[in-house]
Amino acid sequence: MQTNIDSPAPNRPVTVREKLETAGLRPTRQRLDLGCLLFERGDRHFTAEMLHEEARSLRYPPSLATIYNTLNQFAERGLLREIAIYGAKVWYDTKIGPHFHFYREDREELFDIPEELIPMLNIPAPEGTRIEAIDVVVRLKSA
Amino acid sequence: MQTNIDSPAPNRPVTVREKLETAGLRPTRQRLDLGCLLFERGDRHFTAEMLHEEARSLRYPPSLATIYNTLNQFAERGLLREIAIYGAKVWYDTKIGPHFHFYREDREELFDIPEELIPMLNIPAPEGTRIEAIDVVVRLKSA
DNA sequence: CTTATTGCAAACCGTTTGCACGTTC
DNA sequence: GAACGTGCAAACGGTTTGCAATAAG
Repeated sequence: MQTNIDSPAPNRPVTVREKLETAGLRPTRQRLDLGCLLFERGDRHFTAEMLHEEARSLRYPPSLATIYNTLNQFAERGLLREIAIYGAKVWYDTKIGPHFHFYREDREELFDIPEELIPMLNIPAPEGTRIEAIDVVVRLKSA
Repeated sequence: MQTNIDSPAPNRPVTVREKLETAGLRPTRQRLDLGCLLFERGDRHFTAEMLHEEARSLRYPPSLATIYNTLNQFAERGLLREIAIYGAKVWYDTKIGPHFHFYREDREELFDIPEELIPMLNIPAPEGTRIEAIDVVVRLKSA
């Protein structure tokens, strides 16, 4: 049984369906399925390909093109955050607030840097600009 | 006249030829030419394509493949720093010490964040790892 | 029924590579 | 002349897109 059937929602902020609605995206099967994979299991870091792989377990796995399209739409509407990593592949993060990342190059793993470790960056934007985002990636190698 | 003929070097640390030597790279015409473009005019931020474009003004413009190969070699040997930017293209910076960057998305411009603005990040590496590099890109939009 | 979404395959774009030729040591 | 570097064109890998078929409102 698939889990994209909305529960009566006790106090939890949003069901996947509601998230889509709020974002102005039609609740199609593919988007509900992917949304369930992404948002119902805490913070996740992944690439399009990883999600595609994972989606193979679904009854109707969306095509890779749809995965890409969906991820782009989710990111555009603020449901996901994109992370540019050294060496092409784009990563996505279900945690959308401002925070920084570790990237283990040897294992190709991306994970959050705990808030406590982050001295707040307070960089003023140059004249005529505003800060869109701050991307911080601390690249790690095995010691 | 091309400028890759080494001057008697008064007190300046290194000529392009010396840089190549130190890095263990043979001083071929292409590497000398590109090195002159890159290192004889202060700090520079650029992509492979920009350099290729600029190299068209040389008497013997290296091919795009050679530009890529050369940039990779320079980066490997620490003569250049690579910078991963949102949206594929790799940038290079002739300033190799640790420092952070602004990226103006509307103009596709990359430039340094002045040292004074940077509260030193002091993030401890997780067990079993060491920090290879810290990539900070503050993305800007026009205000 | 109108408009949005999907899947497929082909296109795309930045980058890398295989290989024959030229250059450096 | 042995090892390395270069240029070209073809391959590559991740991502996007055109289009005909399908599903949502």
